[in-house]
Amino acid sequence: MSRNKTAGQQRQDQALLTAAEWFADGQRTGLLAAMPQPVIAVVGPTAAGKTELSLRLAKQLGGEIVNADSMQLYRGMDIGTAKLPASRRDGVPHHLLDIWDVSQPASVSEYQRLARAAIAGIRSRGRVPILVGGSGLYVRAVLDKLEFPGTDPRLRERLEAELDRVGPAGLHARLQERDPAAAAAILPGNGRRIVRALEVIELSGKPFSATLPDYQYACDAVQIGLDIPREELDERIAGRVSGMWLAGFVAEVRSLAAAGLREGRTARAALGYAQVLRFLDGDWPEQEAAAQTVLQTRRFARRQLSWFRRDPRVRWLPAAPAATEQALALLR
RNA sequence: GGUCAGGUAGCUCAGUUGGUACGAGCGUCCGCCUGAAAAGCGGAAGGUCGGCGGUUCGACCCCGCCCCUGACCA
Repeated sequence: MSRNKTAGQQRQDQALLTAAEWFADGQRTGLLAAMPQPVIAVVGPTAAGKTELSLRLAKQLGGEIVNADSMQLYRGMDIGTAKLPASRRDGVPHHLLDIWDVSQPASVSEYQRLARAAIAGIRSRGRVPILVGGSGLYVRAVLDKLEFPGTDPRLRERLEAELDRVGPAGLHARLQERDPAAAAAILPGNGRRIVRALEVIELSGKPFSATLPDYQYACDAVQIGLDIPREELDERIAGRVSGMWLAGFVAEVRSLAAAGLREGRTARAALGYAQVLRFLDGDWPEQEAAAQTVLQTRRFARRQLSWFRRDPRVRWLPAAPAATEQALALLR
């Protein structure tokens, strides 16, 4: 989508120059002034321009990028996740891309550990960690005081089998007995959360905290949210999806399918991938898969917005050409 | 020009043998989210039932005319 420089991008380049001059001044009065070791996070809905902005910030601030996009962690999921190709990273180090196999389930907890380690490494090199991604829970797992209670595959499997048998309402009734507070916080139709709650309760013998804790950073951090008008966002999503198809997305999914994509309970459900699998399985014509991808991505973007909007710490900037300049102004 | 079918929420369609539209799915908007989070779950707002006139205590449902769409016939 960014093959040629649009007028907007040229304006953005201009803005960058201005910011660079200002930086040369050595003045630091912005958010970073009081932070010895900040993490800068770039969040927002998909297709808002996070990648572009983060790359520019990294170059300006001497940063390295830590991925906070749950699907870009998967090796081989490139086109469908709009992963920045190595050739376009401009020498900026990127961390936590391509670390999981598509057949393996994702884990926020594991991600948390890896991401925090990556950030520690970046700091030790005297560089600025820039966390970028639209996976809200992943971002919070890194920045916030969040601890994930343990898990047990066998127990989980048992509970899931039970869910199939009894249905969510049945399991919810049991949760109601074991942990009324959790039951009150989890809707009776949400089988997945009910299973998780029961798992934690059985494992820890303690009640499950079914509500997210208050927003409390575990480290110095600034979150920059990219705001973009709904209509424009929808257009960008549609554009991105048709670009994906042109770039050979179907072939990517096909080869991942051969590599075990269908066995990965997380990766196979990723936007676009799930839809193309249905096309490959003969459920849908190709066109339907593409249309559904646009639709579902739109819905996803709304969910992301509602997640990030809720966090009062996010500094929202319009996803306009001048976003970089504004972000720099805010930070320094 | 004629025949038939149809015009009900933004879209696709249910429905009422005449008595306040139980509407549904999708979309839209809003919210929730602690080891699958691009996943999972919930709530809300939308309709002068094509127009005009008639019959009736009362019509979206009956009658007439008109407009629009589709199929077919000439």
